[in-house]
Parts: sequence; C-alpha cells; structure tokens
Amino acid sequence: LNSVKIKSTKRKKAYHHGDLRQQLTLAAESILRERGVQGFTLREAARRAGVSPAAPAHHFKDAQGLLSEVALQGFREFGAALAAADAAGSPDPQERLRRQAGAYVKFALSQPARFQLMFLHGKYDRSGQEFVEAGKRAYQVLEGAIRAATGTPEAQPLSLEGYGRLLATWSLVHGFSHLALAGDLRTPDGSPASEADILDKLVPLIAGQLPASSPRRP
Amino acid sequence: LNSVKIKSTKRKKAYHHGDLRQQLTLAAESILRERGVQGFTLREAARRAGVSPAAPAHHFKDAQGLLSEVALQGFREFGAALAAADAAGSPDPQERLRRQAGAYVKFALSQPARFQLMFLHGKYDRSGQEFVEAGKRAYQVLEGAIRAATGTPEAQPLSLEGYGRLLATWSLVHGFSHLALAGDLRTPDGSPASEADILDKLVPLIAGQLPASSPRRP
DNA sequence: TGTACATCAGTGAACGCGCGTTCACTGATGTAC
DNA sequence: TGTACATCAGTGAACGCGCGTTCACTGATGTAC
Repeated sequence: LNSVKIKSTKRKKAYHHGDLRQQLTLAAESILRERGVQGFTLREAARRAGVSPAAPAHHFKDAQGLLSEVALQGFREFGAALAAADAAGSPDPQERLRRQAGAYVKFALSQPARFQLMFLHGKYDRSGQEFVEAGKRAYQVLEGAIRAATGTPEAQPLSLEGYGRLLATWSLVHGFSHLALAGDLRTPDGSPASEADILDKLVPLIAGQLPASSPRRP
Repeated sequence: LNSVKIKSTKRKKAYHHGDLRQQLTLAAESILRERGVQGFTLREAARRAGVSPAAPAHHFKDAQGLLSEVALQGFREFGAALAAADAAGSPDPQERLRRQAGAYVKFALSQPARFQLMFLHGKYDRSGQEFVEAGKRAYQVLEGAIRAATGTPEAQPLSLEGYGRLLATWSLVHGFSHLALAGDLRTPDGSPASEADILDKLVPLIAGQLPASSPRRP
C-alpha cells in the first residue's frame, strides 16, 4: 500500500504492483510454513500475492526459480544465524561449536519446510553464483570454529582428523535436526518430544556429545 | 507365470494375477529407485505391474497404503542390516557401533529414495502395529550396542549420558546419510564425493568421531 | 512543460497433462451341497 | 463328481481436479525530444 506512492527510491523499481518479486517470495515462504515443501505451487503463490497466475513469469523463469530465491535467502539467514551464535559468547572453540549446534537446530525447527527445501536436491537450482557464495559462507562459520579447535591457521588445510571432526559435527547437528522435524525424537523417559523438549532437554544432551579434541579408541 | 498354476500353497492366495500385492510393492520400489519419492504415482505402479489403474484398490486402501507397505518392508530390511552388522565381528561395543554406522550409511546409499521415504513424515501411515514393531526393532539394535558400551543391563533404563550418546550416534549417522544423499559431501581435498569416496574414505573418517566413553569438556 | 512513443508488468482465458478415485461390469476362482 | 452360487480380483471408461505454462492483450510507467 505505502509502496504505491513511493517513487523509485528502492533499487528494484516499483511499477504497477510495487514489489511483486518480494511479495511472491514472502508468499512462497508462507506456503512452505503452512503446507510444507510438498504443498508449494506457483499458482498458490500468485494467489496469495493477489495476482494472476501468469504474473510470476515476469520475475521468475518458472516455479523452480521462485524456490531458488527462497532457498538462497534461507541460506543467507542460516549463515547469519550461525555466525551470530558463533560470536555470541566465550571464544572457547568447543563452546562456539555448542552454540552453533543450538542455532542450527533452532533454525531448522523455526522454519521446518524452508530448512528441508534448502537441503533438498532437485527442487531448485543450486548452481547460481549467489547461492554458491551463501552456502560457502555458512560452511565457513563451522570451519572457522573447527580451525580454532584444532589450531589450524587459515593458510593451512585442515588435517584429516580435523576434517573428520568437521564432518562429524555437521552430520550430528544435521541429523538431529532432521530427526526432530520427522518427529522421531523422544525424551529420555520415552514420550514423544515436543519442540520445547527438544530445545531445552535434548539439544544440551547432544551438545555434550559433540566430537571433541583427540578422540582415541580405548 | 509360474505362480499361475500353483495352488494356494502360499499364504497369500493366488487368484487371477498371481500375486499382485507383491508385484505392486516391487513396482513401487522400482519407481522410487528410478524417479525418487517425488516421482511415485499409484497409476505408474499399476502400469508397471501390467494392470489397470483401478486394480490396486483391491489390495491397498489408496496410494498411501502402498507406500506404507514399502516403508514397512524397508524398516524390516534396515533393522536386519543393522543387526547383521552389529553381530558381524568383534564384540567390542565401539566396534559394534562403528559397524552399525557403516551399515546405516550403506543402506541409505543403496536405496536412496526408499530410505528418504522411510524418514519422511506424512507420506505414509506410521501407526500400524507392524510398522511400530519394525521401527522398534531397528532402534533396539542401536540401543543394544549403547547398553553394552555403557554397561547398562536390560533391566535398567539408560543413564542420561547414555541416552545422549545414543541420540548423538543416531543423529551423526543419520545426518551423514542425508548429506551424502543430498550431494553435499566433499572429499578432504574439496572435490564432490562420489559414492565410493563416501564409503571408503568419509565413513571411516566419521567412524573415528562417533561419541565414545566419558566425553569430558577440556 | 508537453507530447509521442517504447517498455514492460500486469490480465484472464485457454492449453494439455496426469493424477487419484469411482463406477458398473466381467469373468475366473472357491465353496456348499 | 457335478452343479449352483457366492466371492472377489480384475477391466476400462469416466469423473473432477489443480497444476505449469502460453497467448494475445492492456494499460500504466518511463523516456526522448
């Protein structure tokens, strides 16, 4: 409404609609929230943006194009959330990793379908330069903490063990998030875990089990 | 062909078709293999079984019913594979867990879409008694090794730390499998990891990072 | 400042598609006597 | 062993549905002179 009268102060010009590209992205996100990845359709996104089914074609090549935009913005937010958690406390590397783990799970639980979309192959185009950069940035937040934990300077590649630790940490939080979203997690007493249970009880439990320094076979 | 002449020696009777229920299940699995979870349709399953689109209704309530059967059999095979790996070597608990981890990833990679279906919420009915039992059996293979690792007899519940270790182990292998299927894994030198890379190089790497006895914060 | 024109984001109707499911039916198999 | 009948796994045509995308178009916005 307010954007109708506003001239081209924004970079994206406001022609007739104002900012349809952005509105379609928001609409897509709301569909994901309410109906999941399965429930997304381009027509429904157009409907929610109050526009005819042909309109999106002027902003996105096709349905995948819109989803690619949603995934891109998701990875940007994701990377920012990880970076914020990484920086938000003690500089101890293991503490940093624990905070990242918490942020990872929290992000997944707060936007389940968007998170699932982000890690779903073939639903959108991962080859765009912006996407590659956003993905790399998120990855580097984890890598940074692993480098600190293993005392590996930027100039050096990670040791094999360091890389194993990175993979294991990533796998652990990623798998935990998926199991949480799938509803497969239970509290220690065996009852299905609510979202609060997961964040308050289970996350601390697995945070204590993140791969740590020099694991040796007994 | 051969089943046409055979009388009711099998429990499931062979009427006209012979064994359509089984054939439909096999057809569904082949669709999953070739087209993924997304690509499954009931009509295509009927087509592959050489039967009209209305025929499946005599064996499965609806499309979900067929997928539920596929998921059920998947969990049975999955549990059996984990149990086999658990028993196939040294009784050392950490060794058992490493073998289970390998089998977990191997199962996921060998039948990606079936594995994804199994852990996908809402695509099929998880409430059947047979399904619950198959799921529990697979879970108990992991729990058994964790009990051995923590010295917890069957009569006792797992300690909180033991439960954390179970969750962390499960999450780790589950997340690793998902990342592998999504194509997000890379070899230590940074190139995309092939299936052989994953099984031969990366699995041993994370197997060395599985949660082990008494992890303490440094 | 005014006018002619180009640009481009919208409309709305239409397309062909494949889906899941339903329907009345057919005909083979199984069963009771 | 034979016959009448019930059961039930199939057929194939049809249904309504919502989808992504295309099409010729309209009309507002931006631009050149």
